[in-house]
Amino acid sequence: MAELSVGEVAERSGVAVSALHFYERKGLIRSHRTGGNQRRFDREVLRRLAIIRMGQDLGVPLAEISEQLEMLPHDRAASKADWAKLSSRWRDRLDRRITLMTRLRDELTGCIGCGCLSLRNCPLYNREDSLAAEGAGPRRLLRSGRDVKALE
Amino acid sequence: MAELSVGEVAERSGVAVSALHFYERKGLIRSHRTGGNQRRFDREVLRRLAIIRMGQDLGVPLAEISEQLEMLPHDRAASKADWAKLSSRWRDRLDRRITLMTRLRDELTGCIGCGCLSLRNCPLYNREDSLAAEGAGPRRLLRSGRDVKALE
DNA sequence: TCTTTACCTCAACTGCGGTTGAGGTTGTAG
DNA sequence: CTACAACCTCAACCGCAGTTGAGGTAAAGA
Repeated sequence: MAELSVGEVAERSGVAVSALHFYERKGLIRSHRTGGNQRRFDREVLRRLAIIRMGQDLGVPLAEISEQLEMLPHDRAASKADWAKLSSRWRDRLDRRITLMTRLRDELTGCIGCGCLSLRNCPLYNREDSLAAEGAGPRRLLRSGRDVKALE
Repeated sequence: MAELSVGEVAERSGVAVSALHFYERKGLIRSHRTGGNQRRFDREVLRRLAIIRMGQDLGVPLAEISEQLEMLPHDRAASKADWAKLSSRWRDRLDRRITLMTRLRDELTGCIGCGCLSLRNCPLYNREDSLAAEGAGPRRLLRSGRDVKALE
């Protein structure tokens, strides 16, 4: 039972079979086939799926998750160090996002006290009103995907 | 200049004119018209747009953001207290999300040390492998939108 | 052996969150 | 008064992340 069928992967990962097909077409996961043309997955696919889910939870588009996964070796099985590198990249991303969200929450907390958004000096209000003036740079602080990337 | 044209709102909020039309069709914002059928927005719309953006950053679908906004009074202008109530709902949501993300980050940090995901006792690995067994409840910890709602 | 369940491909469809473009009107600056 | 920018509606289209269904094949249990 070293190899998993598509149904088994679906069950263990909680990802629908149709989504697994889809991910395979997009190159996010890989399988080989039995004599009867059925997919067989290496157990490693479960780790990849965990990474994919995590990325999606962070609002990262599949294309970009795919890029991250591309950095894993194709020739040999991913080593401990490979996964560690990938993990630390994700952790950094999470860290940045947590920082941004925490800042937003604190501003919002302040605003609850101040009658939120109604005052000229409310940080949220000011942000909103001056967004367009910030020019071509990354305008939306928490924007997911590309814009988070833009902050890197 | 108490009233803003659609272009002015777009510029001040950073939201495209087409998106403003779209939001109006969806009932997220409201305007009245000039004699020549052009939209005029109350400045309050900028606050609503700030809320909408915040929700989107949290991965909340527009339909649900709309529900939140529905709770603001239609008859009179929203009061300080109304905005405060809305703000504190959003802050709670942010809080929950920050908590979940922090937990995930900490697990991930642990995994970097342990050769991430490759060990049976890795929390991420275990979560992944037992997800399907959790039954019909909320399976994905950080899932946005509905599933976050399901955790409430 | 038979039958049922799981699997296969491919194309079409879904829902979300908008954007684009055509064809026409309004409003403001020179 | 004229030109030009900004506005209007409506329908069609986009990218993303899948799901659904038709029509057929494979494998496991009774």
